Amino acid sequence: MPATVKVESGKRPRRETAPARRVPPPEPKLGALQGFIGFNLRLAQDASFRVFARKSGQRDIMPGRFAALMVLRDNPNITQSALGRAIARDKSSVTPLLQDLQRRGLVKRMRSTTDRRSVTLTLTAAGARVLQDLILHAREHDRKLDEIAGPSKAEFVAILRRIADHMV
Amino acid sequence: MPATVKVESGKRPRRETAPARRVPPPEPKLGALQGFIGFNLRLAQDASFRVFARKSGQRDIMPGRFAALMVLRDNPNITQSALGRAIARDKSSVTPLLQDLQRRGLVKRMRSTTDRRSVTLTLTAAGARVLQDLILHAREHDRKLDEIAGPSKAEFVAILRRIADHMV
DNA sequence: TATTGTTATACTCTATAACTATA
DNA sequence: TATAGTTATAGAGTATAACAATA
Repeated sequence: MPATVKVESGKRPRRETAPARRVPPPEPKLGALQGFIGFNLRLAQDASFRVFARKSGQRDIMPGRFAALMVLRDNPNITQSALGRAIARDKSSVTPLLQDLQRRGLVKRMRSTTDRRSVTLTLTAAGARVLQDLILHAREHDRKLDEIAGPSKAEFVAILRRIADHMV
Repeated sequence: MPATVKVESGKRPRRETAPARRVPPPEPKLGALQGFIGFNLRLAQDASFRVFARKSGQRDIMPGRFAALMVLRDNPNITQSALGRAIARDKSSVTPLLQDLQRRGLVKRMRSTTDRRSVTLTLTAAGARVLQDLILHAREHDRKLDEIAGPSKAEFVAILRRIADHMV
């Protein structure tokens, strides 16, 4: 095997341009990826999630918890299964979520009197207070999103909903 | 403490309606949650992701891998760090991702000759073929999304991009 | 000193399957 | 038989921090 051939070896011609101070390689092109709705959806959701989590981080409540609390507020005495359907999560994912919220004292769980298999969920007073605070935070968060969406917001949200409803 | 009082006890009036066959409780209302862009973003992304993964599941390439392959195709000889920036992931997340793609024989990694810290990434022929197949799948997937978005697609995507760019 | 990539590690979120207790 | 909830378990995806090699 021949040693690596040095192409264009020998004295180099003097550079015509500046000393070529280590040009940082151009950032990658996203190319065709940019045209895919799916890809953009991922980036946007990711960005939104990070910001929400970072800002509400002190309260240590992630978007998923927030959504659950909201559903509980608007649907007192809902069961775990129904909650799972509302937030699109399996019941086995709902259990630890609620255990966490209960441990924090935000949710009360009681056996349903009419169907003893079911658990009846309600916000505690503390839960309502925390949620109130989170709503302020979420509004602030969404205000920024609203700004970005501009006058097309309604249509934008409508499309998101259609995607959520019709894709699966 | 008095025993539970049975309100309306005694003989019940005959039902006027049908035997009230265990009415399934009404599905929960999403309430104010429906107004939040963030929440809808999450549901939409989730739905889109699931469908993409399910359909491309045979190929066992998730959206994240697909995005990485696309970036590699459009940016031959990119480094791992640059890839990470493109897909918005930390370098420590990029390493195992690429190890996986390499193990599958889809990507070739070589030490850069000009900066021996860096790794230079290229798609293999097999990688290009798999990607080609995935692109067809992604197009099909996105075709459905396009349909849902309708004529507002351009504006919809523009908003998603602005969210991804301006939220963080 | 700063950056590239790797590793060790840990955490979150999620689901499937098997189980129980009811219905 | 079917459903509500729990548990055991596993897997994907991610990040932080510390590190070695190199710039």
